[in-house]
Amino acid sequence: MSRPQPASQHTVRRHNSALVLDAIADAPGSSRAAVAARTGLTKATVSSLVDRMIGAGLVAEGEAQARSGPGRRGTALHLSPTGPHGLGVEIGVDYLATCLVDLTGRVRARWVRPSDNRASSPARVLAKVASAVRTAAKQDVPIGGVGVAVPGLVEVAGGSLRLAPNLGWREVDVRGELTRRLELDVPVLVGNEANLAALAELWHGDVAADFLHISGEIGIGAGIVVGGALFEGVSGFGGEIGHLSVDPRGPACACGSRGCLERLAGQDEIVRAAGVTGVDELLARLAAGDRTATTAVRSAARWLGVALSGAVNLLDLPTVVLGGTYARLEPWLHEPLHAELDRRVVSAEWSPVRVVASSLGAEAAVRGAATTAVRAILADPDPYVTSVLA
Amino acid sequence: MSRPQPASQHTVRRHNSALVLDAIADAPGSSRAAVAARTGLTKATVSSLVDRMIGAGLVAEGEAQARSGPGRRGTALHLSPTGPHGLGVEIGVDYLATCLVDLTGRVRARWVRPSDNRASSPARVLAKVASAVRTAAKQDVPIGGVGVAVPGLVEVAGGSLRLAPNLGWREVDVRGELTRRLELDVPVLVGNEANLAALAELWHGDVAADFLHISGEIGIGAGIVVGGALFEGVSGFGGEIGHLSVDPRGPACACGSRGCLERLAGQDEIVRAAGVTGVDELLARLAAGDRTATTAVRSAARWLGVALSGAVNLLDLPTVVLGGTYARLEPWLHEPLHAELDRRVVSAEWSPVRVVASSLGAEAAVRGAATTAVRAILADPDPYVTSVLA
DNA sequence: TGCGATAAGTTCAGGCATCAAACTTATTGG
DNA sequence: CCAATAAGTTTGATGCCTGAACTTATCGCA
Repeated sequence: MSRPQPASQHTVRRHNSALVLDAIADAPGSSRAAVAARTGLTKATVSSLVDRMIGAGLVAEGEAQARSGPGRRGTALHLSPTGPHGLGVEIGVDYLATCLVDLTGRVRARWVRPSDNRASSPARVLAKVASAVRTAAKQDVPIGGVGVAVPGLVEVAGGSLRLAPNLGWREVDVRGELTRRLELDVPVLVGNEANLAALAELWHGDVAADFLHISGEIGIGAGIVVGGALFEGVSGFGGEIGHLSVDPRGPACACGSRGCLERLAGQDEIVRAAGVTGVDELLARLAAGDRTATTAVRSAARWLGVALSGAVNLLDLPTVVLGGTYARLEPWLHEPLHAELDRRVVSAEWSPVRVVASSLGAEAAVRGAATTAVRAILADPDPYVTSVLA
Repeated sequence: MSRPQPASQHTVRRHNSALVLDAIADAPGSSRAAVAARTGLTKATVSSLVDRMIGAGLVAEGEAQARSGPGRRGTALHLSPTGPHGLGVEIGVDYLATCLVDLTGRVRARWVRPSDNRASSPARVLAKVASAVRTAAKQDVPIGGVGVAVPGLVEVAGGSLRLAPNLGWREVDVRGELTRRLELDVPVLVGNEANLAALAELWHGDVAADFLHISGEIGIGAGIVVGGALFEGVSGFGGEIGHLSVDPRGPACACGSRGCLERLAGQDEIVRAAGVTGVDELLARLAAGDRTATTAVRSAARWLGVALSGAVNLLDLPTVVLGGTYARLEPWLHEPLHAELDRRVVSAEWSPVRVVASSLGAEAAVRGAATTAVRAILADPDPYVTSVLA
């Protein structure tokens, strides 16, 4: 934990720059006067800050606004579509994905490629990642930051990957390595794949500010959002739910414990129990009404329900979002999962837990990573502005 | 959620005042120069801020410091013992308690009185509370704020009590009512009793920045501290653990669900199962090795273990603090509770959960309430300073 | 006793970001 | 064409921090 920093006039401008930018992002097309009214700053201050940000290419002026009554028309302000873009990369267990988003969070390009990252050394994978980033950065848009999603425990402040069981990685300085390998001089942010998917859901999905996002791929990850902010937990360990023991007398798990959620409701287990070779085949069988497949998914749903009810009870979360593979399986998970939650969640009687499938699908994590990179600029634009104008 | 406020020079001073005060609180006896070095502010700034705070009575100068080498000796600074005090009140189910602390958090006076608050209307109880506060405030020290601990769900920002099942209260505007009834012109802060006890443990106990504090009185409450800050959760509902369902097929609870922790491990249930009339008798029987009493406590410990392992798994908390009645029962709870945690907590294998009894005992909540009041001044001294100097 | 070195604390000019208010510019409606 | 209205700019004042010079206090050594 670092000591708090002293504040000076510069800090004030920093704070207010973020405030102004946030107002513009929230209500695109506002005039300077509207932003002033919204933020509580004076028109003079807003003008000065906006001019700086236009100079740095974060904000652009649009057409003069229409107006019904008398008076001069305001000039519309919005986040510049040619401003810095965020580049997201996801290091999956068996693929690499990238995603390019503009300041408003809109996806401008994406790219996915299979890659067995379990079989390669971290150094080799990171070289591939660097090359993927360079390829994606070849678009003629400026890159303002890179976000990296990894399936493991991340020490967020340092950008170092502590442990990724499903990759077989341990203590890899992802930020340091990538910063070194990229010739781009931009910040590299590293985050847990489940947390970034949850943030994508918060920013681009249709759920409110409090929810638990659970995604099943090779592993099971949960991202908890409370009050519109990611709950990082102790040492960035926000809601590692995969190895929650849901059946203390259940089968042994690779982690050493027994009856872990991942062991009972993970994608691998569902596929195995259904007797299929992959998720696509599983979905085909389910659609065809195959009994074995249905049973396998319903069993997973019940274990998921046990784990989720604990989290929901403890945190009083109103909503659960199913992401990743679970989003695709949602129609078959729905009923047993809901039954379990209704039975176990205390507050279910007067306000049932809402369970929704993510609308973002498999791209949630990369998109979250990319958006995190631009959000970092929006949340504290002044260093960026200063660096561009200097 | 309120929009963020614009910043101005005043905000800077506010921030830095808190920074300086924090440095003095953290290292009492520091000189202005030491504070400057520690905070990163210049000596000039520190001098100016310190002088203001001395003027307002928050900081006092001590003796000149001893020094080994050459050079002028610094004047020791510390929080003023005659500065504003925090007054805590706890509205228990069957008692009222008050506690007066100075700026450093040291207890200067306390007072407890039985009072069956279940049987009285909120208005009558709040009148008693107001009179207790007035009595406690009769000491000749200035009161800087009042903290109120209540056994129920509190909407912290508004200071309103949403629901207190064990008091039979619902939607009581505690802050508004008390502010009106007290002639003191100081802020009144209202908080959940379990959360305030957890904060007391954080500030005055001997545990680090991450833990779960669980206290058993009439109800069971948990306060979760992550990264040295209280985790408030959704709508101030931080870790309401009492009605976590630990045995879905267990006995019906007053709340409508079944097998709630409170129903299986609450003080009332332990006392009933042990066949005694109260906790004091229970302790006597336990000390005498009474079999029924021991069995009752061990059973409660196991259910507690189930509930706590869920929370600990999800939040990756390293420590559990037993407060309230559980602190007194700790010797008998210890073994079965630990067994359950070791069995259910995933990370227990490489870092076992530490379970400790609170050293603060029954006074934790009042003390937390009182300290919250002074902490509010220390965390943002400028409004107080300005009001005193004006 | 006196002097140089060292460190604490104060004073003061300078800089910077905000604010309030006056001012300029653009637009509508009569 | 002008009054009314609103957007956006200019200007001077204010407040707070900074850096550097300055004053004060103390030690060690001759």
